[in-house]
Amino acid sequence: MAVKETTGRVTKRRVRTRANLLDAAFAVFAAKGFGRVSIEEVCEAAGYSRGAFYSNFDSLDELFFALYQQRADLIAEQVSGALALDGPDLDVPAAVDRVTEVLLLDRDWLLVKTDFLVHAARDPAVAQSLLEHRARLREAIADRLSRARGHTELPAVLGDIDGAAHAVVAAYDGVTTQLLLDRDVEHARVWLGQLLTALLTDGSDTSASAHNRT
Amino acid sequence: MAVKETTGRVTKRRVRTRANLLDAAFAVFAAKGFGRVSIEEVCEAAGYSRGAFYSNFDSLDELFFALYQQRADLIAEQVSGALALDGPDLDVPAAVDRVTEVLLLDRDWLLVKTDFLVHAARDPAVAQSLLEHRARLREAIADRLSRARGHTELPAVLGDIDGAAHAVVAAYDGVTTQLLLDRDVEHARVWLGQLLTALLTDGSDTSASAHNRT
DNA sequence: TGTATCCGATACACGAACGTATCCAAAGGG
DNA sequence: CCCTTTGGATACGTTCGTGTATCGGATACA
Repeated sequence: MAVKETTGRVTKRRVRTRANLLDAAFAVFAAKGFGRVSIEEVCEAAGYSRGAFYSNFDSLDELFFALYQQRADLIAEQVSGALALDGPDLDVPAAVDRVTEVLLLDRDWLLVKTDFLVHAARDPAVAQSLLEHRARLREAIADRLSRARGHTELPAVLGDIDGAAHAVVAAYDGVTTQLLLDRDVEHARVWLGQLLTALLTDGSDTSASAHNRT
Repeated sequence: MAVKETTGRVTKRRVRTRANLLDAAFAVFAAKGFGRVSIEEVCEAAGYSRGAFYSNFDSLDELFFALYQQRADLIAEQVSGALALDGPDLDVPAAVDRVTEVLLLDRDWLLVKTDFLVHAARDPAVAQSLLEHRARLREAIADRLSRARGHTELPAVLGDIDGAAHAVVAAYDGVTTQLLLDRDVEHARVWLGQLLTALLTDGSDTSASAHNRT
């Protein structure tokens, strides 16, 4: 087993190497894709032998899962932070800017994230955990949106606030896909801004995203 | 070389086995993911030996590329067909229904398509060809949208018609992502309808998608 | 500081997949 | 119908990654 189940002494060395392995794995996965990476490659990148790996994980899948959770939690935290930054009233375009900053910044993360999506799509258990992560994100968004009432009225087509949050995530996913291909971060950011304002406003508020252009 | 460059005699047997290999590869890729599939598995699934493979392709990558192009062209054709079905005037929700029917129907295709996306994201040459395919799709959509003027006014936030086509593709990608995880085709279809009408109408035309709600 | 425990390195045996070289059968042209 | 050409099968040798078993140095705790 990879981790002592009885939790008998968690050595400092252990957490260090585990973290190193995870960091190295992130780099290698981003560069070559999960499907094309061997255990040995990860170990070599981290500067360990395969013995270290098997002492910390049972399989590449397990490592990948741990890696995703680590990073996803980090991202979720950052997004929540970015959303909570301003006061109780929501400035939609400002919040959008800050969030896109966090979400579209790191191409490596987008690559790994998409790898994980493809992985989860074929494994219901993994998919479950990904769905939960996405649900957490949506909650944070819905939470924020609910405090924006009065400023901008949501279009009725999307249904309730939760529907709007769903739409935000979908827009994000859609822009991500294009970004993975054309690698144009600036364009993606601007465009995601446009999409979100198009979705979150009723169309009369065209000035909302003005400063997003170019 | 996999295919005779001088095009000296294209045997019937050749095209047959090539097609069989492609079909088998599609099934295997969908089931296990491109990264986890070996040449031998494809051959076994197709009922051939590895010799047949190397006689037709140079590498798994080449086969994957050929496979994607084959299927993508087929899909593009179907979408164009679905869009051209009604008269010169566009009935947005009806067209949306028909297109989603084509686009969201086959989970296997979504899996392979996403695998290919992940693959292309790391190979600029492959990415180029995927971008071109997407551009072709967008053109077909923009073409259709341009004939709908007068019926529904597009929201200004998206910019021109091409921007709207971009948005449609993004929405499709976004919904696809969620669908890969929750496997709820019905919900995806309905929701894609909502998203598209939210994007393509200015928000006052809430009845447009009424028949889309379960 | 001694010592029991833990962690990671090394060595090994094994299997899987690869790519090639060679051979036989099937197809197509005359 | 024969004979050339082509396509696919078989049988190698080789490389690469895996998982395990064992060993020695590091680490924590008294």
